[in-house]
Amino acid sequence: MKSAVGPICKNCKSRSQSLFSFCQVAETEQINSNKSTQVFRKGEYIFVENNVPAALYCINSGMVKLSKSVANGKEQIIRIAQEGNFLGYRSLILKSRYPYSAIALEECRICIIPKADFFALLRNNNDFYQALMELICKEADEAEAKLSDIAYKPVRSRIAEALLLLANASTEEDHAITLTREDLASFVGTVKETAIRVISELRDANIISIDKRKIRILNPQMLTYISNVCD
Amino acid sequence: MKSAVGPICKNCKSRSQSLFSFCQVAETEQINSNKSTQVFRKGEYIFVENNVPAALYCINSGMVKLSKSVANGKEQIIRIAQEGNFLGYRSLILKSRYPYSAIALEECRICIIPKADFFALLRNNNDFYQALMELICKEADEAEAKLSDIAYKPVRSRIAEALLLLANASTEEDHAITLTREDLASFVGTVKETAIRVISELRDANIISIDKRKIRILNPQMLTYISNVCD
DNA sequence: CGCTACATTGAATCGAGTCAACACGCGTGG
DNA sequence: CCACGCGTGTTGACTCGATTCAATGTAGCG
Repeated sequence: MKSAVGPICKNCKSRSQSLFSFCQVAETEQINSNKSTQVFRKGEYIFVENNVPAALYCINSGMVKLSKSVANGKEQIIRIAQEGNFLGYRSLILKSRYPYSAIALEECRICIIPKADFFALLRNNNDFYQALMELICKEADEAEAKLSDIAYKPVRSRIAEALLLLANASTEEDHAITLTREDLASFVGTVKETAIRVISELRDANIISIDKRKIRILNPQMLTYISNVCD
Repeated sequence: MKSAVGPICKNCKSRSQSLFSFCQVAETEQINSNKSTQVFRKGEYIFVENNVPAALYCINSGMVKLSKSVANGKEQIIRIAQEGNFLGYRSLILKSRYPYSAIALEECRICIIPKADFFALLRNNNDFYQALMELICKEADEAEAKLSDIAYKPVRSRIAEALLLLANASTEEDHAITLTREDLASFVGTVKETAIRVISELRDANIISIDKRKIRILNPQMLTYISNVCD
């Protein structure tokens, strides 16, 4: 990772997609003056599981995986975050350690906002507070939904669901998915080999295409169907 | 379910354990004057998945399971709530439908607080707001932790973990666990038969005892150990 | 007393993980 | 410019944990 000249919050292209859209210009100036910006290369850690948080992270560009390390050197990817998303606020609020690591999936530009500024914003801007509350509620809902998915849906369905989700969130042309097979597997709670087998099946059935490792969705209806089939 | 004379919030024995501990007496009076209280018998629904919430629920006594119905008429128990716990606040905040049902596991006395009073409290009491925010953060963390547990730990470990958790939260003498095998299975994401097999093994190994269906923990250290073994 | 809900056990089956071998493509350094 | 190595992707064979199906036992309650 290395320091970089950052964007100006006020004019940041991801501001409108982030919680900062609830901030006044004066507030963004305040945030802007204290933040720093760093570039992380693919694979670099933005923060590490079990560490004590000291700042709020805001993704200016790039994709980040949030993952817990579990038994046998495996990992569980909890969520994938992108441009405009915040990272680490829950641990700041709880004054607890990070429950997962944040790792760059590609070159990422990240703004680092001192926690004092984050707390000041929470204190002074009720709209921001409220929006953050709603965001966290959604995260809780999503985690619980994913919970029952993993518990009851077969891998095939979970992969189908993940592909739809990832394609939707993709910033590539054609909504291509660029995750490695390993990351895709960790995202749905399986192993690389199993993920590959399912992907190959879907390719053979012309539901997706694979070009230079990139996955593209050809038949979203069919994927939706598969994502709901639980035998 | 039937209406009942409710407790007085101000003097409620569960107030100190609930978020209402962040309320002023005047606020509890306000809440108290508009709430109603109902008794639900074992198996009765307090609210139903996908319905639109109209109120906040506060458990005065009894255990409640929060569960999603999944494929093949199975269910996934997300959480078990008890005396002093609130239900349904996330859906109120998000103005969304309930992502799961709340079902009484035993006779429950539940106070029903109009959503207007809940929102008023949120608006006027920052300590309450903050405490609720922290609670929701914890729920999100727990859901994510459970997620990776289900994805990577074998059933045996998950049952061991659940038994420790449930015994700890138990209000029975001796911290006995009274859940049915089926509910225990749904809680850890497996089926009744598998849960029974694991429980029988643990009994044979003298790690737990079973008396009239009630489970008691004999060797918590061993259970803790088992809960962390992932082969 | 008998019904009904819950608990238990066995046998068969299957989805998914593990292990192992191999293919592909990209970048570096000789 | 090519060879080598490493990260990633792919495929097959085997194994095993867990689900399913089926039968039977047990306890509580009207």
